[in-house]
Amino acid sequence: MTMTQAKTLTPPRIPCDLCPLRRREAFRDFSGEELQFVANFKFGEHLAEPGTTIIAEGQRHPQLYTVLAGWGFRYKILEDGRRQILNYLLPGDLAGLQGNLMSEMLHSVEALTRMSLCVFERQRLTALFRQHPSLAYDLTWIASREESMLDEHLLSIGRRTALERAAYLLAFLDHRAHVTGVFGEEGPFVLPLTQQHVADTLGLSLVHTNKTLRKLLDAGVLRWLDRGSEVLDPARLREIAGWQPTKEGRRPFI
Amino acid sequence: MTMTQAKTLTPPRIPCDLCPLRRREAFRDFSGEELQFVANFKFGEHLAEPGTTIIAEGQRHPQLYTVLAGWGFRYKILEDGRRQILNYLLPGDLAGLQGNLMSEMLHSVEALTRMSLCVFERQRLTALFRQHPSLAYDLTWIASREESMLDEHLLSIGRRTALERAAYLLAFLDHRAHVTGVFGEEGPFVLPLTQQHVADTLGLSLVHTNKTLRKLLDAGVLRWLDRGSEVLDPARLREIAGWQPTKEGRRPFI
DNA sequence: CGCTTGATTGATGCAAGTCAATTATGGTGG
DNA sequence: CCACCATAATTGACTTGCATCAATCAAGCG
Repeated sequence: MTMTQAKTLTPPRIPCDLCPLRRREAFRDFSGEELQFVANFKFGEHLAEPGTTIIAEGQRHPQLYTVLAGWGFRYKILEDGRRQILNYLLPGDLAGLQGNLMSEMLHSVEALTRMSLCVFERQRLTALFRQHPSLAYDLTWIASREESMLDEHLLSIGRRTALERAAYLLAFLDHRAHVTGVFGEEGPFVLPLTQQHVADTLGLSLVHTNKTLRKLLDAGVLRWLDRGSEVLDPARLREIAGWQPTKEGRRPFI
Repeated sequence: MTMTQAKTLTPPRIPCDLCPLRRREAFRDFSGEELQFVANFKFGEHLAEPGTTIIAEGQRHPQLYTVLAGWGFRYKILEDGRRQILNYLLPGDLAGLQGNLMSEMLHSVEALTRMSLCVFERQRLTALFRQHPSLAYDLTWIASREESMLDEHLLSIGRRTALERAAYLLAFLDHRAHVTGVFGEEGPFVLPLTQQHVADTLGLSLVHTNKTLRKLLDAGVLRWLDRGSEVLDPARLREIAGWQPTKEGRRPFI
């Protein structure tokens, strides 16, 4: 359990009007005014190496992040080290909001792959609410979307069998990656997880996770690579999971 | 699994300036301006009998609720009927936000006890964001608080043992009830759940839930009544759960 | 080339599910 | 008033899903 904290805050290099997210199908664009505000809101950029901690539970954390590229995850741990992964972070996702509204962070965030993040300052958050109701609305929308993902995870962990859970997780991540356009621009069609991550997401032991994934591999719906997996048959996977993605239009980001 | 939909929308009877929540220690008060807006925002009141559905998954639902009195819960079900309770609703809590931001509700809400709710109209939500940044901020804060509760539930279901989970749930609910002042004004110090509710929250079977609760009963930390329980030793319960409430100051509500 | 990380597999034990029956309680209609 | 039912809680017997323990194997790397 390494807790490397890479300090790689750099001034903004990518100006917001050239933000790579804006061009993607998945996201709605800003109005001119909004863009101007966000550009001003932006404080810097942060590069995180795989395995490094971006936000640590228990800390005061006066920054807000938007993922520009790469994969990360949020998690909590019990005192004896048992870890539960809560959700994954993909480009366009927000991190650290909870810690900006409450006094301290109640979960940690770690990079799964090399990530780049857009950094905002807490102070300016009230200005956002005062001056740009539309962005405030987006922020609430984003928080609400996170909530519905957590609802689905809870249903999954609480009530699905191990096989269904595994199928659900991979179908879910594969869908999110496709929708946000991660696969096209950033690399191969691979979910960059180890089986330990899968286990800690599903609430299963590593060994049993391995045996469960094997069933999916043997069924030919999945391929496992060194530290990641590739979904071969999304339809079958969703069928096993008993889960269908809810289609959404272009979504906001900050 | 009854799906009675009680239609008991009545015009506002309790004016907002006499709102019982405002007087409670747990909640922060409104400014004069805010109060005026909220009073205007309020559309009516809704009375829900125990066991009735307030919001159904899959529906478009253009209303927003704040719980004034009573207990409720949010849940999702799989096609074959397996049910997962996601969280509980107490006075001051918001319901239906997700369905107002997204196109349809992704979970259901049911009354646990007799409830009274304040009803708001979706249309006015944008006005709230435009005219009252402070209330918009509160809305985001509330959404974020729900998110951290779900994080804790996920950790619990995913990584705690059955006994720890049960202890956590009861400690959590007992704490929330105390903090929001439910016990003082609205009845005895009893959590109004059946063991089926506990089971569906913890992701356990009814039988195993019963046997797990028995251990807590035998240890004397808990008392079980006909359809509810009373926490006798909160400190011991938290110790078993390995959980401590995070203390928060007065919190907002809408 | 030895070390570390991640994946894999078999053996064994326990936690939790399922099946089934019983009790207690309150409500209801004859 | 009471037989009858429905709901909630309870308990024992049996089965199974998942955890734990313990090796092994493959690949990348200093």
